[in-house]
Amino acid sequence: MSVSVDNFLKNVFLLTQESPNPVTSSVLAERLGVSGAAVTDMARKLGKKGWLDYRPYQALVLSKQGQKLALKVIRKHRLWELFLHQVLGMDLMSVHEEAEKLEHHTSDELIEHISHFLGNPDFDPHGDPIPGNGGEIPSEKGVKVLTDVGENEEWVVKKLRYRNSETSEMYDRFGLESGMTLKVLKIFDFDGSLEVRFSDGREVLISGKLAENIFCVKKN
Amino acid sequence: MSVSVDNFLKNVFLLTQESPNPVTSSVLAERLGVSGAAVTDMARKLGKKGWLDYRPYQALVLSKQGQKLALKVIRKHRLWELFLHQVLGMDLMSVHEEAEKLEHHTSDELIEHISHFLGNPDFDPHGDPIPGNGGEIPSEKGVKVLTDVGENEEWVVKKLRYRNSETSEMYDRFGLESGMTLKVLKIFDFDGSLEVRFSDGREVLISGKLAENIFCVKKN
DNA sequence: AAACAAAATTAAGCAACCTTAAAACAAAAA
DNA sequence: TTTTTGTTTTAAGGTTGCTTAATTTTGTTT
Repeated sequence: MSVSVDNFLKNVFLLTQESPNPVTSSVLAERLGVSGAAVTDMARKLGKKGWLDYRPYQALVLSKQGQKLALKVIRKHRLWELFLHQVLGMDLMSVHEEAEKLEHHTSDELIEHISHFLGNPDFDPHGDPIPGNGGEIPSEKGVKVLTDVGENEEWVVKKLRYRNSETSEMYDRFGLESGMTLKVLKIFDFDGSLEVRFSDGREVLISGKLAENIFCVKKN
Repeated sequence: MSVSVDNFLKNVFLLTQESPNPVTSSVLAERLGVSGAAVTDMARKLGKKGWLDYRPYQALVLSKQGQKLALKVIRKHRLWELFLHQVLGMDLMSVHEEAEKLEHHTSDELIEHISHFLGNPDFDPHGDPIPGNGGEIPSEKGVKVLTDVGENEEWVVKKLRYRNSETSEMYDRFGLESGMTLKVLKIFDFDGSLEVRFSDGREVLISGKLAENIFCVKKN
């Protein structure tokens, strides 16, 4: 599987997920930054491989096998992102383009080492679900990073990411734990910090950096 | 710089280092697993780029610039090897082929994060020197991993690698520290462990795995 | 149903990197 | 010095993944 094939399958999968519209040649070409002709070529090729149900002039639909391959690439991408950010302390911005390259050159063995090192996490630093080794997608119904929720909405903490001993200590201090309800009162653009009210009435200020590690689902 | 270019420069550099013989087309072709014609093609191309002093029928010699590029690739390779082995606990065998791929897809920024995470190490898990950010090669005159020294030779400990709290504890117990003299009395092939005598007369058994982290230079 | 616009496919071609086979060359042997 | 031997280069061609331009198909409009 070459880089191009990887990217083709991955992006057909993501487009399928992201919108209900059919994945057409032109949409995919736009996304991949290549010509329509290149997409047609590749689609025919992958059709022959059995990874895609290719019929001229029809929308692009991955086969079961194609989906599996796409999920493997996505798994690698998201684990790398999490790893680069959480372990090596790389900027969330840089992390994406770096993962974009590494995902294609990472053996299954290596990615399992990384997953294990991270404690087999379910979500990447953007809150996107990391497909499992067998292709299972962790449920993420309405999961958002705390930094992305709007003011004055009620959210339930879904997942706290433990980056190091200090994060756990901070969660402890705040009495923050999975399952509790909170409301973001104000977001300070200046430093990204958030004023939050817990259901027991306590109001605290959480740094943007810490908030990046708090995942929530909408209340009810 | 493509993968092929990377590999070309890297291997010219390594061959130059590894033996006093000139780096010929055929030797490099053999090493890269490509035809002689492919080497000539590439050599002419890199000559034009100024990375190689290319003259038909002459040995291949890197320019200053070419050396710098080669050293960057080698730095990436060796840091990845160390990282995969030391941090992710991957097998020394797997580590090489994995690094062989990653080295070409790692930004300068990422590799500095990795280097920093590892404490800017000087040697990879095979005991090979890791070129610095600016291309400086750590002196390795006669440095060997303890697992590679012969029986009944006297060696001075050059570097102890601290993989985790347990390794330091073990070094402590043995009273092992940089600068001390030791002699390997026997190597047990069965489990790779080594019977070692220190200069103060104590004799201890060191596991092969621990010994991989002990670097020595020949006494005198 | 005919015409048209938009989208997809085919056709031809390019660049990178490789191949094999033929030709050119260098160095050593006769 | 000429010949031989082995290496290096040149020549011609293949594959992959792309390009642009021309052509075909689809679906919609009239």
